[in-house]
Amino acid sequence: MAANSRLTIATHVLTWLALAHRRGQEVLTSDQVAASVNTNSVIIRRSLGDLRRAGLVEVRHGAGAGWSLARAPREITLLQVYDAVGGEPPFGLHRSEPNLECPVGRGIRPALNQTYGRVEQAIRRELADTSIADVLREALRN
Amino acid sequence: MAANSRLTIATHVLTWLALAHRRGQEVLTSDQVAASVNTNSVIIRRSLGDLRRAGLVEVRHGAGAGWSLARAPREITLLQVYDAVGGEPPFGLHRSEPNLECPVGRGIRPALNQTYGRVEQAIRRELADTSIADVLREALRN
DNA sequence: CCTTGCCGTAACATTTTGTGTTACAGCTAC
DNA sequence: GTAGCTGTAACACAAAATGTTACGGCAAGG
Repeated sequence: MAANSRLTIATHVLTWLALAHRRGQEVLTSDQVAASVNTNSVIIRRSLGDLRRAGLVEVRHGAGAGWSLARAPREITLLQVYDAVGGEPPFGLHRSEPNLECPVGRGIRPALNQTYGRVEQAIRRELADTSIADVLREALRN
Repeated sequence: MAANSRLTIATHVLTWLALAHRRGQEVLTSDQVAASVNTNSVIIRRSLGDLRRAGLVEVRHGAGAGWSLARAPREITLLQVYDAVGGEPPFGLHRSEPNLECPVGRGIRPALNQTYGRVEQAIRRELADTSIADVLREALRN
């Protein structure tokens, strides 16, 4: 399944909420969002749950329930979304512990953590540079 | 299994080859390498196969066979290793095509590809900045 | 030239993770 | 109270990474 698509799904959800709001739709149900993403509404509710816990969306219960953005699209960066959905780092260390008798086996993990940490920071910098407003604008150009 | 560990394994292999060479070991068999990584030798041969196709290591067949680096450790960057093992991008797009009736569903993928492309470039810049010699030095500090 | 030790790779088992689906209790506006 | 949607558990399914076994192929050295 290649890389995971949670960041993509969550961003899609937020972007759709942003456009709907601009069109006068106060709230959207998970079914309405699912129709745009083309998947099951439980998947969407799971994603929206992550986003709610991160304070990026709000939910209204009971009759006439639904979801809306908790802040302006330009105030939501993809980095916040990335953190909200619990993105995993791109590279994993050894699945099973390397041989600690070997000098390389002993020192490789801290060495790689250093480089992988720099990579992670670079990713975060780029994600922080794009907002939902940016994505919406770019999406509508197509 | 979280993220995949191919880059980690391949880097470990190269680092171990670099240290062995410095210690006077001309070549290492896949079994010897596997002992340091603590995994099956077939896994190592698969990784070494990738590295050989990328021109980073050389193999000697027949009796007394084994592997050695094809160039100096400082001339091998983690970016080359990343490309050799065919790293996948960190974020995937939608698994199933979004609803093209929706403006967001229609435009979201090119919009995200733009951002994801910038992320990929940032990753590559960082990886290009670390060599096997760097990893070896750092590993031996521990 | 043939034996020996290792490579190269196919085939399959296992594990892990992501995703999709069904079901149902809980909440709130009306 | 009732209708409509959320929140989440439980399970099914698919895909990918990793581990394992097996065996043909190659080349150095006798």
